[in-house]
Amino acid sequence: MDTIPKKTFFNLDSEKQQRITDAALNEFALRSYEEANISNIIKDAKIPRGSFYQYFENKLDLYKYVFDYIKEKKMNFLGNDLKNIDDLPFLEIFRLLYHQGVKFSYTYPLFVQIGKHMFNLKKDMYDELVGNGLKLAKEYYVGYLEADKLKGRIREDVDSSIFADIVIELTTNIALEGFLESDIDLDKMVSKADSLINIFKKGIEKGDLNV
Amino acid sequence: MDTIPKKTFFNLDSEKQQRITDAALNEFALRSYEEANISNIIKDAKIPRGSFYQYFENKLDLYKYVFDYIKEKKMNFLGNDLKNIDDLPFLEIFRLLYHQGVKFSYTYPLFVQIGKHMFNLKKDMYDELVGNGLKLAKEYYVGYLEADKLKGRIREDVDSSIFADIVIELTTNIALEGFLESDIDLDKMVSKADSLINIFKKGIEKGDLNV
DNA sequence: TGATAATGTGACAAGGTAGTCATATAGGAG
DNA sequence: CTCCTATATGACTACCTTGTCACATTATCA
Repeated sequence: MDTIPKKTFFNLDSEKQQRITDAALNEFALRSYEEANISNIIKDAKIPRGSFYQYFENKLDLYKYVFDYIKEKKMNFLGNDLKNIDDLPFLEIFRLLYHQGVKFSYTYPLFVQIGKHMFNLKKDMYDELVGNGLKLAKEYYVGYLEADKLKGRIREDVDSSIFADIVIELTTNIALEGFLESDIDLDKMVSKADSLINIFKKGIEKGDLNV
Repeated sequence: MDTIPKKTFFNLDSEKQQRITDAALNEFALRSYEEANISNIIKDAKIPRGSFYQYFENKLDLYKYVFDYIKEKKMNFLGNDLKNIDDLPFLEIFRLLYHQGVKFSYTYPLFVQIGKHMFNLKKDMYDELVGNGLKLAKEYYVGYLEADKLKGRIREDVDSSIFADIVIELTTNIALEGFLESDIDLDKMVSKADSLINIFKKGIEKGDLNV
């Protein structure tokens, strides 16, 4: 409850709030946190300099707000799909999440750009904002993988921690990469995900009996 | 042969060249291209401002020089191992490259930082500097994978292009991630790679006969 | 209506950066 | 030794950015 934005921001009529939010999203999509500059944002949002500092302490304050804004959008987007999961195998959960993740990126291309810049935050800030989320995701994945092992779905010699890392890496990065190309094809990305999952299932090697 | 540094730079005695190179490496490791600033570099290298502009056109010129410097170091590092490759399966080549890549990152931690910042270059610049290398790597991988398919080593339904993407993604990123943790353990990273390769070989699913 | 609090506003100070340029110095050729 | 060229140097210009602050405007409530 530190400073993230001052209450004055939320007192604004929603049109103005949105104008400012959009301007900030645009700026942080175009430039990294360090490069982003407030002058562009206030020009875009058509508010005077002084007003900006009435709504936000400084650039960090604004960035945290934007980060939370995106996080909430994503939660809403993924939330619904995570409800009716009975006892799917890990890779089917992954498929669901991946598909929804792709759709999310497709729906909010700006957020993809902002996400890309996030990798360049200074370590402290990255850890504060992103680190915990990734840690939770990994714990969730590892737990799920271990459970699947007990159910005899996954080979015992598969290292859950490493596989979880791979999965996280690919969901956070490859999905982003796909959206940097000029021709974004949703179906193609989804089918790519399916090929990927198939590789994870069976491996690439031919003619072996898995033990 | 544009501008990359002016010949005056190479006329300097090697101690001064190295001082400047080191200062630049440090700055680009600490800050992204856009954030990096020349004042820090000349202060570090203990050269006057005017001299800097006698050696380099501008920041971009310097950055390209640094990029080439790193590329050459890496080529030398990997080059030797790529010589005596007879007819190894793809994943064994990958294992070799991964192991050497890990050692390289371990040897030059500064380069890892610089590499991380590379993902935030503006698209044009990224494509110019990095894009072609990745394209070549992918072509090489895809060719190798297809050849292995013909030799009956890899299942026909594995999508070579997608698998190549995964492999590139993991080599460019996961390797970097490992080095951001405070406790760098070479053996641990190598054994992680081996687990990873094992997953790629057999997949994670239990009890199926691969066709 | 009048007073008090909240918010809007933009000029401004303080600080920092890139690249230039006039001048000083050193090096080399004849 | 002298002239000419290459290099060294740092003060300086032009520019940009952040955050502040005194003052203007609007809302709230008695």
